[in-house]
Amino acid sequence: MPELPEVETVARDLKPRLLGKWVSEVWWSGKKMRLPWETKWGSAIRGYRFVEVSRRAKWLVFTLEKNASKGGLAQLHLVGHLGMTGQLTFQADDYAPNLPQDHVHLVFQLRDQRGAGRAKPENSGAKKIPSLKGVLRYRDIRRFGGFQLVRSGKELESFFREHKVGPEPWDCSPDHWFGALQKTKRFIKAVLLDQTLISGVGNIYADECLHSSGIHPLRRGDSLTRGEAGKLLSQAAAVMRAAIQNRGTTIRNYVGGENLNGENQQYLQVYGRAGEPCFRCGDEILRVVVGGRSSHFCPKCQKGPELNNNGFPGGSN
DNA sequence: ATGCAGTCCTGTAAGC
DNA sequence: TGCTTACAGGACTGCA
Repeated sequence: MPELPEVETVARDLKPRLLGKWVSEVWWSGKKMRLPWETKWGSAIRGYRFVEVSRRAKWLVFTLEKNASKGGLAQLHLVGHLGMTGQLTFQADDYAPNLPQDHVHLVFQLRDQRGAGRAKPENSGAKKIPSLKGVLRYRDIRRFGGFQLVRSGKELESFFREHKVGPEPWDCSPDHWFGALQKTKRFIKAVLLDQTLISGVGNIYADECLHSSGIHPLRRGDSLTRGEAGKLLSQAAAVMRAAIQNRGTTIRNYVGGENLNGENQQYLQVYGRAGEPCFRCGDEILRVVVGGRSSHFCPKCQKGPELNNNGFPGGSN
Protein backbone atom coordinates (compact mmCIF):
# COMPACT_ATOMS: atom_id res chain seq x y z
CA MET A 1 0.00 0.00 0.00
CA PRO A 2 2.35 2.68 1.03
CA GLU A 3 4.45 4.23 -1.69
CA LEU A 4 7.45 6.49 -1.22
CA PRO A 5 5.53 9.52 0.18
CA GLU A 6 3.73 7.38 2.75
CA VAL A 7 6.95 5.69 3.88
CA GLU A 8 8.68 9.08 4.06
CA THR A 9 5.85 10.36 6.27
CA VAL A 10 6.18 7.37 8.58
CA ALA A 11 9.94 7.97 8.85
CA ARG A 12 9.49 11.70 9.56
CA ASP A 13 6.83 11.01 12.18
CA LEU A 14 8.85 8.33 13.93
CA LYS A 15 12.22 10.04 13.92
CA PRO A 16 11.67 12.44 16.85
CA ARG A 17 9.87 9.76 18.85
CA LEU A 18 12.55 7.11 18.44
CA LEU A 19 15.92 8.89 18.42
CA GLY A 20 17.76 8.24 21.66
CA LYS A 21 15.33 5.60 22.91
CA TRP A 22 16.54 2.16 23.94
CA VAL A 23 14.84 -1.09 22.92
CA SER A 24 14.16 -3.09 26.06
CA GLU A 25 11.95 -5.89 24.79
CA VAL A 26 10.61 -7.20 21.48
CA TRP A 27 7.37 -9.07 21.03
CA TRP A 28 6.49 -11.03 17.87
CA SER A 29 3.12 -12.56 17.01
CA GLY A 30 4.84 -15.63 15.61
CA LYS A 31 2.97 -15.21 12.32
CA LYS A 32 4.78 -15.53 9.04
CA MET A 33 5.28 -12.29 7.14
CA ARG A 34 6.54 -11.65 3.61
CA LEU A 35 9.85 -10.74 5.20
CA PRO A 36 9.99 -13.43 7.87
CA TRP A 37 10.97 -12.24 11.33
CA GLU A 38 13.36 -14.38 13.33
CA THR A 39 13.02 -14.73 17.09
CA LYS A 40 16.75 -14.32 17.64
CA TRP A 41 16.58 -10.79 16.20
CA GLY A 42 14.40 -9.77 19.13
CA SER A 43 17.09 -10.58 21.65
CA ALA A 44 19.83 -9.25 19.36
CA ILE A 45 18.31 -5.77 19.23
CA ARG A 46 17.70 -5.47 22.99
CA GLY A 47 19.91 -2.88 24.65
CA TYR A 48 20.43 -0.95 21.41
CA ARG A 49 19.47 2.70 20.99
CA PHE A 50 17.93 4.35 17.89
CA VAL A 51 20.42 6.76 16.33
CA GLU A 52 18.96 7.23 12.84
CA VAL A 53 15.59 6.84 11.09
CA SER A 54 15.66 6.98 7.31
CA ARG A 55 14.09 5.69 4.13
CA ARG A 56 15.24 4.19 0.85
CA ALA A 57 12.50 4.03 -1.83
CA LYS A 58 9.64 2.22 -0.06
CA TRP A 59 11.94 0.75 2.59
CA LEU A 60 12.36 2.06 6.13
CA VAL A 61 15.83 1.93 7.63
CA PHE A 62 16.51 2.25 11.36
CA THR A 63 20.06 2.45 12.64
CA LEU A 64 20.75 1.39 16.22
CA GLU A 65 23.88 1.48 18.36
CA LYS A 66 25.13 0.30 21.69
CA ASN A 67 28.43 0.55 23.55
CA ALA A 68 30.54 -2.47 22.83
CA SER A 69 32.62 -4.18 25.46
CA LYS A 70 35.96 -2.69 24.41
CA GLY A 71 34.81 0.91 24.35
CA GLY A 72 33.72 0.86 20.74
CA LEU A 73 30.25 1.10 19.24
CA ALA A 74 28.24 -1.81 17.93
CA GLN A 75 25.80 -0.94 15.17
CA LEU A 76 22.94 -2.70 13.44
CA HIS A 77 20.10 -1.83 11.08
CA LEU A 78 16.45 -2.71 11.13
CA VAL A 79 15.03 -2.68 7.59
CA GLY A 80 11.28 -2.74 6.99
CA HIS A 81 8.73 -2.76 4.20
CA LEU A 82 5.07 -1.97 4.80
CA GLY A 83 3.73 -4.08 1.94
CA MET A 84 0.09 -3.22 1.23
CA THR A 85 -1.37 -2.80 4.69
CA GLY A 86 1.56 -2.24 7.02
CA GLN A 87 1.18 0.34 9.78
CA LEU A 88 4.26 1.26 11.76
CA THR A 89 3.32 3.61 14.58
CA PHE A 90 4.62 5.06 17.81
CA GLN A 91 2.19 4.34 20.64
CA ALA A 92 2.78 6.42 23.74
CA ASP A 93 0.68 4.46 26.20
CA ASP A 94 0.63 0.88 25.07
CA TYR A 95 1.28 -0.73 28.44
CA ALA A 96 0.39 -4.26 27.40
CA PRO A 97 2.37 -4.66 24.21
CA ASN A 98 2.90 -8.36 24.76
CA LEU A 99 -0.82 -9.11 24.63
CA PRO A 100 -2.07 -10.05 21.16
CA GLN A 101 -3.88 -7.27 19.33
CA ASP A 102 -5.63 -7.46 15.97
CA HIS A 103 -3.02 -7.94 13.26
CA VAL A 104 -0.22 -6.55 15.39
CA HIS A 105 2.89 -8.57 14.62
CA LEU A 106 5.84 -6.75 16.14
CA VAL A 107 6.13 -4.55 19.21
CA PHE A 108 9.38 -2.88 20.30
CA GLN A 109 9.28 -1.56 23.87
CA LEU A 110 11.10 1.74 24.29
CA ARG A 111 12.83 3.22 27.31
CA ASP A 112 14.85 6.39 27.71
CA GLN A 113 17.52 4.64 29.72
CA ARG A 114 19.28 1.43 29.08
CA GLY A 115 17.61 -1.56 30.65
CA ALA A 116 15.66 -4.64 29.72
CA GLY A 117 12.65 -6.37 31.15
CA ARG A 118 8.91 -6.13 30.74
CA ALA A 119 6.94 -3.22 32.17
CA LYS A 120 6.05 -3.87 35.78
CA PRO A 121 4.27 -0.75 37.04
CA GLU A 122 3.25 -2.49 40.28
CA ASN A 123 6.72 -3.80 40.95
CA SER A 124 8.62 -1.73 43.53
CA GLY A 125 11.32 -4.35 43.97
CA ALA A 126 15.00 -3.77 44.44
CA LYS A 127 15.98 -3.67 40.79
CA LYS A 128 14.85 -0.41 39.28
CA ILE A 129 13.61 -0.73 35.70
CA PRO A 130 13.57 2.44 33.59
CA SER A 131 9.99 3.42 32.85
CA LEU A 132 8.40 2.49 29.55
CA LYS A 133 8.48 5.36 27.06
CA GLY A 134 6.03 4.01 24.54
CA VAL A 135 6.31 1.30 21.93
CA LEU A 136 7.03 1.02 18.24
CA ARG A 137 4.20 -1.11 16.91
CA TYR A 138 3.89 -2.93 13.59
CA ARG A 139 0.40 -3.84 12.42
CA ASP A 140 -0.15 -5.53 9.05
CA ILE A 141 -3.48 -7.05 8.04
CA ARG A 142 -2.30 -8.84 4.90
CA ARG A 143 1.24 -9.51 6.13
CA PHE A 144 2.82 -8.55 2.81
CA GLY A 145 5.39 -6.47 4.65
CA GLY A 146 7.90 -7.26 7.35
CA PHE A 147 11.21 -6.46 9.01
CA GLN A 148 14.71 -7.79 8.86
CA LEU A 149 17.80 -7.24 10.97
CA VAL A 150 20.97 -6.34 9.11
CA ARG A 151 24.34 -6.32 10.87
CA SER A 152 26.39 -3.75 8.99
CA GLY A 153 26.25 -0.94 6.49
CA LYS A 154 27.89 -3.26 4.01
CA GLU A 155 25.16 -5.84 4.52
CA LEU A 156 22.59 -3.09 4.14
CA GLU A 157 24.00 -2.16 0.74
CA SER A 158 23.92 -5.75 -0.44
CA PHE A 159 20.37 -6.04 0.88
CA PHE A 160 19.28 -3.23 -1.46
CA ARG A 161 21.34 -4.71 -4.27
CA GLU A 162 19.65 -8.08 -3.82
CA HIS A 163 16.25 -6.45 -3.88
CA LYS A 164 17.36 -4.48 -6.96
CA VAL A 165 16.15 -1.14 -5.63
CA GLY A 166 16.69 1.46 -8.35
CA PRO A 167 17.19 5.23 -8.02
CA GLU A 168 14.41 7.45 -6.71
CA PRO A 169 12.90 9.88 -9.27
CA TRP A 170 15.07 12.83 -8.16
CA ASP A 171 18.23 10.69 -8.31
CA CYS A 172 17.58 9.23 -11.74
CA SER A 173 19.37 10.89 -14.63
CA PRO A 174 17.10 11.80 -17.58
CA ASP A 175 19.55 10.17 -20.00
CA HIS A 176 19.59 6.90 -18.05
CA TRP A 177 15.79 6.94 -17.82
CA PHE A 178 15.30 7.67 -21.51
CA GLY A 179 17.85 5.00 -22.42
CA ALA A 180 16.04 2.41 -20.32
CA LEU A 181 12.68 3.33 -21.87
CA GLN A 182 14.05 2.97 -25.39
CA LYS A 183 15.04 -0.59 -24.59
CA THR A 184 11.60 -1.81 -23.52
CA LYS A 185 8.28 -2.48 -25.20
CA ARG A 186 6.45 -2.78 -21.91
CA PHE A 187 3.54 -0.48 -21.16
CA ILE A 188 4.82 2.72 -19.55
CA LYS A 189 2.54 2.14 -16.55
CA ALA A 190 4.24 -1.22 -15.91
CA VAL A 191 7.67 0.38 -16.30
CA LEU A 192 6.87 3.00 -13.66
CA LEU A 193 5.91 0.24 -11.22
CA ASP A 194 9.18 -1.63 -11.82
CA GLN A 195 11.24 -0.73 -8.75
CA THR A 196 14.51 -1.69 -10.41
CA LEU A 197 14.37 1.08 -13.02
CA ILE A 198 12.97 3.83 -10.82
CA SER A 199 12.00 3.26 -7.22
CA GLY A 200 9.30 4.54 -4.92
CA VAL A 201 6.47 4.96 -7.44
CA GLY A 202 3.44 2.75 -6.77
CA ASN A 203 0.05 2.36 -8.39
CA ILE A 204 -1.52 5.62 -7.20
CA TYR A 205 1.38 7.92 -8.07
CA ALA A 206 2.09 6.12 -11.36
CA ASP A 207 -1.42 7.06 -12.52
CA GLU A 208 -1.06 10.58 -11.16
CA CYS A 209 2.27 11.36 -12.80
CA LEU A 210 1.17 9.88 -16.14
CA HIS A 211 -1.83 12.19 -16.04
CA SER A 212 0.16 15.27 -15.15
CA SER A 213 2.61 14.41 -17.95
CA GLY A 214 -0.18 13.85 -20.49
CA ILE A 215 1.01 10.31 -21.23
CA HIS A 216 -1.36 7.37 -21.75
CA PRO A 217 -0.62 4.36 -19.48
CA LEU A 218 -0.75 1.97 -22.45
CA ARG A 219 1.98 3.72 -24.41
CA ARG A 220 4.96 1.43 -24.95
CA GLY A 221 8.18 2.43 -23.23
CA ASP A 222 10.08 2.79 -26.49
CA SER A 223 7.36 5.00 -27.98
CA LEU A 224 8.12 7.92 -25.64
CA THR A 225 10.11 10.83 -27.04
CA ARG A 226 13.05 12.21 -25.09
CA GLY A 227 10.89 15.17 -24.14
CA GLU A 228 8.06 12.98 -22.88
CA ALA A 229 10.45 10.81 -20.89
CA GLY A 230 11.99 13.89 -19.28
CA LYS A 231 8.62 15.33 -18.42
CA LEU A 232 7.46 12.05 -16.91
CA LEU A 233 10.57 11.87 -14.74
CA SER A 234 10.21 15.43 -13.48
CA GLN A 235 6.48 14.96 -12.87
CA ALA A 236 7.17 11.77 -10.91
CA ALA A 237 9.41 13.78 -8.61
CA ALA A 238 6.92 16.66 -8.39
CA VAL A 239 3.94 14.42 -7.65
CA MET A 240 5.87 12.61 -4.90
CA ARG A 241 7.10 15.85 -3.33
CA ALA A 242 3.58 17.23 -3.22
CA ALA A 243 2.29 13.99 -1.71
CA ILE A 244 4.96 14.16 1.00
CA GLN A 245 3.83 17.72 1.78
CA ASN A 246 0.32 16.29 2.20
CA ARG A 247 1.56 13.48 4.45
CA GLY A 248 0.69 10.73 1.97
CA THR A 249 -2.51 9.29 0.54
CA THR A 250 -4.97 7.37 2.70
CA ILE A 251 -7.38 5.24 0.67
CA ARG A 252 -7.89 2.40 3.12
CA ASN A 253 -5.32 1.34 5.64
CA TYR A 254 -2.48 3.81 5.44
CA VAL A 255 -1.56 5.79 8.55
CA GLY A 256 1.63 7.71 9.31
CA GLY A 257 3.93 7.08 12.25
CA GLU A 258 1.63 9.07 14.54
CA ASN A 259 -1.31 6.89 13.52
CA LEU A 260 -2.87 9.75 11.52
CA ASN A 261 -4.36 9.55 8.03
CA GLY A 262 -2.75 11.35 5.11
CA GLU A 263 -4.35 14.26 3.25
CA ASN A 264 -3.20 13.67 -0.32
CA GLN A 265 -6.32 11.70 -1.32
CA GLN A 266 -8.09 15.08 -1.57
CA TYR A 267 -5.79 16.11 -4.38
CA LEU A 268 -5.77 13.00 -6.60
CA GLN A 269 -6.51 13.85 -10.24
CA VAL A 270 -7.26 10.39 -11.65
CA TYR A 271 -6.63 7.54 -9.20
CA GLY A 272 -9.93 6.08 -8.00
CA ARG A 273 -11.94 8.57 -10.09
CA ALA A 274 -13.20 6.27 -12.89
CA GLY A 275 -16.49 7.62 -14.28
CA GLU A 276 -15.91 11.09 -12.85
CA PRO A 277 -14.97 14.13 -14.94
CA CYS A 278 -11.33 15.12 -15.46
CA PHE A 279 -10.63 18.29 -13.45
CA ARG A 280 -8.64 19.67 -16.37
CA CYS A 281 -10.86 18.98 -19.40
CA GLY A 282 -14.12 17.52 -18.10
CA ASP A 283 -13.83 14.26 -20.04
CA GLU A 284 -14.71 11.06 -18.22
CA ILE A 285 -11.85 9.32 -16.39
CA LEU A 286 -11.45 5.73 -17.60
CA ARG A 287 -10.13 2.64 -15.85
CA VAL A 288 -8.21 -0.17 -17.54
CA VAL A 289 -6.16 -3.03 -16.13
CA VAL A 290 -2.47 -2.91 -17.01
CA GLY A 291 -0.23 -5.70 -15.78
CA GLY A 292 -2.91 -6.78 -13.34
CA ARG A 293 -3.10 -3.33 -11.75
CA SER A 294 -5.99 -0.92 -12.21
CA SER A 295 -5.03 2.21 -14.07
CA HIS A 296 -6.93 5.46 -14.28
CA PHE A 297 -6.49 8.05 -16.99
CA CYS A 298 -8.17 10.83 -18.95
CA PRO A 299 -8.49 9.81 -22.62
CA LYS A 300 -8.42 13.45 -23.73
CA CYS A 301 -5.47 14.72 -21.65
CA GLN A 302 -3.51 11.51 -22.12
CA LYS A 303 -3.47 10.80 -25.83
CA GLY A 304 -2.31 7.30 -26.45
CA PRO A 305 -2.24 4.43 -28.89
CA GLU A 306 -5.31 3.61 -30.98
CA LEU A 307 -7.70 1.80 -28.66
CA ASN A 308 -10.26 -0.88 -29.38
CA ASN A 309 -13.62 -1.09 -27.61
CA ASN A 310 -12.01 -2.64 -24.56
CA GLY A 311 -9.70 0.30 -24.13
CA PHE A 312 -6.61 -1.64 -25.24
CA PRO A 313 -4.34 -0.86 -28.17
CA GLY A 314 -5.64 -2.23 -31.43
CA GLY A 315 -2.46 -1.97 -33.46
CA SER A 316 1.03 -0.66 -32.94
CA ASN A 317 1.64 2.91 -31.85
C1' DA B 1 16.38 -12.15 -21.66
C1' DT B 2 11.73 -10.28 -21.47
C1' DG B 3 7.16 -9.71 -20.04
C1' DC B 4 3.13 -11.52 -18.22
C1' DA B 5 0.05 -14.12 -14.96
C1' DG B 6 -0.30 -16.18 -10.70
C1' DT B 7 0.62 -16.09 -5.78
C1' DC B 8 1.14 -14.66 -0.95
C1' DC B 9 -2.91 -12.82 2.84
C1' DT B 10 -7.17 -10.64 4.91
C1' DG B 11 -10.85 -7.38 4.73
C1' DT B 12 -14.45 -4.83 2.47
C1' DA B 13 -17.99 -3.79 -0.75
C1' DA B 14 -20.97 -4.99 -4.34
C1' DG B 15 -24.05 -8.22 -6.62
C1' DC B 16 -27.34 -11.95 -6.56
C1' DT C 1 -29.57 -12.15 5.72
C1' DG C 2 -26.19 -14.97 3.55
C1' DC C 3 -23.23 -16.51 -0.05
C1' DT C 4 -20.05 -15.44 -3.94
C1' DT C 5 -17.08 -12.53 -6.42
C1' DA C 6 -13.98 -8.81 -7.32
C1' DC C 7 -10.71 -5.85 -5.70
C1' DA C 8 -7.12 -3.48 -2.66
C1' DG C 9 -1.44 1.13 -1.92
C1' DG C 10 3.54 -4.52 -3.33
C1' DA C 11 6.75 -7.60 -4.94
C1' DC C 12 8.41 -12.34 -5.81
C1' DT C 13 8.18 -16.75 -8.62
C1' DG C 14 7.56 -19.42 -12.51
C1' DC C 15 6.25 -20.02 -17.11
C1' DA C 16 5.96 -19.05 -22.11
